Amino acid sequence: MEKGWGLDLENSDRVGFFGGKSVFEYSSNRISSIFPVDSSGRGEHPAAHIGEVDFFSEKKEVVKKEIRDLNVNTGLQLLTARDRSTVDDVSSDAEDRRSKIELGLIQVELERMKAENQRLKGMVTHISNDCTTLQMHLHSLMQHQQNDTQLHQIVERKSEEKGVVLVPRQFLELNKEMNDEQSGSSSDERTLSGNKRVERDGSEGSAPIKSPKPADPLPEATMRKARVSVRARSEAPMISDGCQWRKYGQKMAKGNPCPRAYYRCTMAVGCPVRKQVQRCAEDRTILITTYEGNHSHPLPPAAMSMASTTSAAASMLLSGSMPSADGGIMNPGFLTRTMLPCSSNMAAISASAPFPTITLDLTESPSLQRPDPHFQLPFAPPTPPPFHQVFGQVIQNQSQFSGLQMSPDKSEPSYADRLSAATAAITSDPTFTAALAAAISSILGGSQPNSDGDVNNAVVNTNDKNTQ
DNA sequence: CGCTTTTGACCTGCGC
DNA sequence: GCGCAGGTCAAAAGCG
Repeated sequence: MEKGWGLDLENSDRVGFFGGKSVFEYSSNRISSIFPVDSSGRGEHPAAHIGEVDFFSEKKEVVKKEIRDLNVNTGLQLLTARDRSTVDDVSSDAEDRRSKIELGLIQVELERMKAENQRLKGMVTHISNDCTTLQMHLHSLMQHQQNDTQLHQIVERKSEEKGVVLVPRQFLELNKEMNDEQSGSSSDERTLSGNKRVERDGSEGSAPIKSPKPADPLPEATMRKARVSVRARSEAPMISDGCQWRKYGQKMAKGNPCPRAYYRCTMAVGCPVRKQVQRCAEDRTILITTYEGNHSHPLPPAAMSMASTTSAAASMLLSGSMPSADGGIMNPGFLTRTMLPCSSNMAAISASAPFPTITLDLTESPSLQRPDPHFQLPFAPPTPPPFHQVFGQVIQNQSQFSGLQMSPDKSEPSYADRLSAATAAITSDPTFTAALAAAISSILGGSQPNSDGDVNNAVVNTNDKNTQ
């Protein structure tokens, strides 16, 4: 697939992304028809499918006949001059009447178009809802699959290495985290310091994560959480990522005059996701946001991309870095070059940081532009783009290359990783959202406020419901 | 009144 | 052991 996991609405639908549901076929700026695609790929008229009747067609014929009657010409020229003036009046009246009728006709047409617009809007909403449901289902499946696959891999590797453990503790923790989230256990106390606190309190079971059993061969130093750090230019105090956050602390960090703020996700009680927000010391227009953890609750569409991509990035980071005591199989440089060949300075993986952290530098917008010539990111400084769009694109690039270029004999990304990355790509793919936005714009007859034709902005306005 | 933000205190890990 | 820095808590203050 040349565009990676990108979905092209015109083509991809035929391979069954929507199954047997209705899809849009659009050309240039207008939707020419909406045909439900059956299993053979052929369509039928929507009216036949939906049972809709065109109530205006008969009325239109009547009006047209009326207009034809008005134009009867005997050709006899039997009028006097006076009569002619009268006839002129009559003709003028007829003209007025005809205009009125034409006006009525236009109004009727307008009403018909409005009704059709309503119907199409309903269909778009329906499809959009289906898409959202699909995304959430996929995300859920992905997490299940990831758990199974990672556990399986860990067991496999352990047996293969015959005691030489190469699986980083991060893997286990990530896995445990996911399991905990799915089992619905309270996860508020599972973050780094939370673990410490749990250990201190001794209130969560007999085996806190931080306390290795005596026989545990895993190195303590690797038991850390992955973090995804994002650098983006923004005047706003926080970047928009679709989630709701509550500030729980603020600290002055060493070497930076700007305070660091600590937020936790408040979309669900006990959601373990936290983030730190801090301005860059060198350039205070740059906002550095660091995410940690996975959401333990359903997410709105706007946040799905971010959550999926964060999870994918963390997962890829943990599975790809595979740190070992003697330097690891893949060094950060390799990862960076491999995963993000489009911009060597856009992402960096920190091995020396207290936590394995992948940093995405989104401050250089040109590097974010897709190779695809007709794609362009919709934002212009200083207003930052919605985070999930940009981040999704970045991770999409990562997923493509991590899937294609990692050599099979060296830390091949697991199926779970690829699935996770694919999910991220699908949920964040601007091609799909752009096509959807184009369809909506077409249906609404270009009445969107987005007059410059930038469909991505329409998506932004539609999806970006961040409440911050 | 309930929720959010602020802010000082506290805890832990780490380096010396 | 001590000091420092990062991270979190929780009471107080602010706000709608």
